[in-house]
Amino acid sequence: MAKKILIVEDDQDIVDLLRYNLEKEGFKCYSAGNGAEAVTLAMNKEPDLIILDIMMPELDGIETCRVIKSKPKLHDTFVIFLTARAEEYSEIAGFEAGADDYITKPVKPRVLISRIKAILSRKKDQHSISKIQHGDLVIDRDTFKVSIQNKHFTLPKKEFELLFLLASKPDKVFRRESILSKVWGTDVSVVDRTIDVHIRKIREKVGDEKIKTIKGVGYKFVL
Amino acid sequence: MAKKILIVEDDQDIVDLLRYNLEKEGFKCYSAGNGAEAVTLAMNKEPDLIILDIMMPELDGIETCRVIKSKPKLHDTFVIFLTARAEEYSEIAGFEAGADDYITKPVKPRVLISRIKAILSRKKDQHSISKIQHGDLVIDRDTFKVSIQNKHFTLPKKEFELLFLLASKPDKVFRRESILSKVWGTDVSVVDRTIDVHIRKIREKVGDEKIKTIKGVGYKFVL
DNA sequence: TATTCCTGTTAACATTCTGTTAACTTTGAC
DNA sequence: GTCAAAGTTAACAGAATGTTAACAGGAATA
Repeated sequence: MAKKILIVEDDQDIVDLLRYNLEKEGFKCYSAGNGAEAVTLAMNKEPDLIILDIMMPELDGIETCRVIKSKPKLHDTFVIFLTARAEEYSEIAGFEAGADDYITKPVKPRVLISRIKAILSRKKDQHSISKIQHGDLVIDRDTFKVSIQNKHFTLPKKEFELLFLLASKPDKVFRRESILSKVWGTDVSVVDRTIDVHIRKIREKVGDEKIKTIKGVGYKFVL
Repeated sequence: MAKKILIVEDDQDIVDLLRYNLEKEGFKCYSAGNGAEAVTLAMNKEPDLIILDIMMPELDGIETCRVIKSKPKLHDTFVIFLTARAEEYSEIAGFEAGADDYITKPVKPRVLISRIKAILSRKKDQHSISKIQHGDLVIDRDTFKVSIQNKHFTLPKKEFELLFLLASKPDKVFRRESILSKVWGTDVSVVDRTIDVHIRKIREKVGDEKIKTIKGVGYKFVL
């Protein structure tokens, strides 16, 4: 199915340019001229990715992004910021608001499309499934509940994401870097040891045997 | 093992800035001040990623990139272009020369590092073969499992890499130097005897017959 | 508003295991 | 038989991970 992209930009010329190029690539496009409209449309259409201009009247791009990311339904939607060259500060602020990438104006379609594809391909690995069930193990994304061997618990978010990732491919070894980028994201900087602590906490709950260490590489979930 | 990054840039200030930030992130850095030097160094060190300034005297970035991409050994090495904002044309030309991404100057370390990590994590999923299967032998990179004649085990990293290398081309004799550079990397210095010890440990597990010694040359894996 | 609870993170220390070396023995080509 | 190359073993250092505790900040609660 065609991926849906929402373009949020007050300059109609840019909207047209983007829409033309994206549709040529087979994406389904929606557009909004301001932040409020964008949020409504996003809630309605649940796009896969949102291209968000930073400079907009009223609700600006960064604020809009925060609002969007605060909706559970849209939490996993990717956001790319469109920024004019001068405003460098926005990169930092943008990432903090939850952006996944940013592109400077003037937009070069070819670059934009290459970025979009890279980002969307990332997505597939992560959030498409909402429930994992292997044997006596059940992990449910909607409720954040995990049950295993007649034990039930709700894990904190990070622990949940980590367990979900590992359990999504039982027996596959996830390297530490891969875990970091998938659970924590690429733009955050946490010490790599943080993973160990979370693994510890998960093991306390699901049992030591379920998560195996491959020294020098990473961890894997075993059934 | 630390990822290796080659910085190609004639402005020493930028080299220092990048090197400082990248090393802080745990990357191993090399630097070259011109295209020719870059190619030599790349062939030698086989970096995982090359940061390439477009504007350089003599062999410019784009040409350098073409030369690099034409070497089979370096074909899968990632390249990020460093471009001044004015020269927009270069983005297109750069992608055509085989670049994977580009970053505009002035470089913001945080952005650079985030891009680098995204790119390097892409690499693993794509370019490496993850499974070897010959007869009753199965070596699986994803799960880090080795099975042979109904025996299963998980090997420590170095042993795994070594066995994986040998088994990737059964019957081919790998010379000791070649083994060293492929499993240990070119920049480390380990005593040549180390190979033997690892071979010993692998033989203990997969059986003596599987790995044959070619005296004066190296080892080979036999089915 | 103050208090408490909880999460995510880091730091510090303990433990385990890998990778490497050294020292000695055996093998095989000449 | 000689000698370089490879086999073998044990010991060690340091890396990688386990484990615990402390702390800041946010959310929930009083």
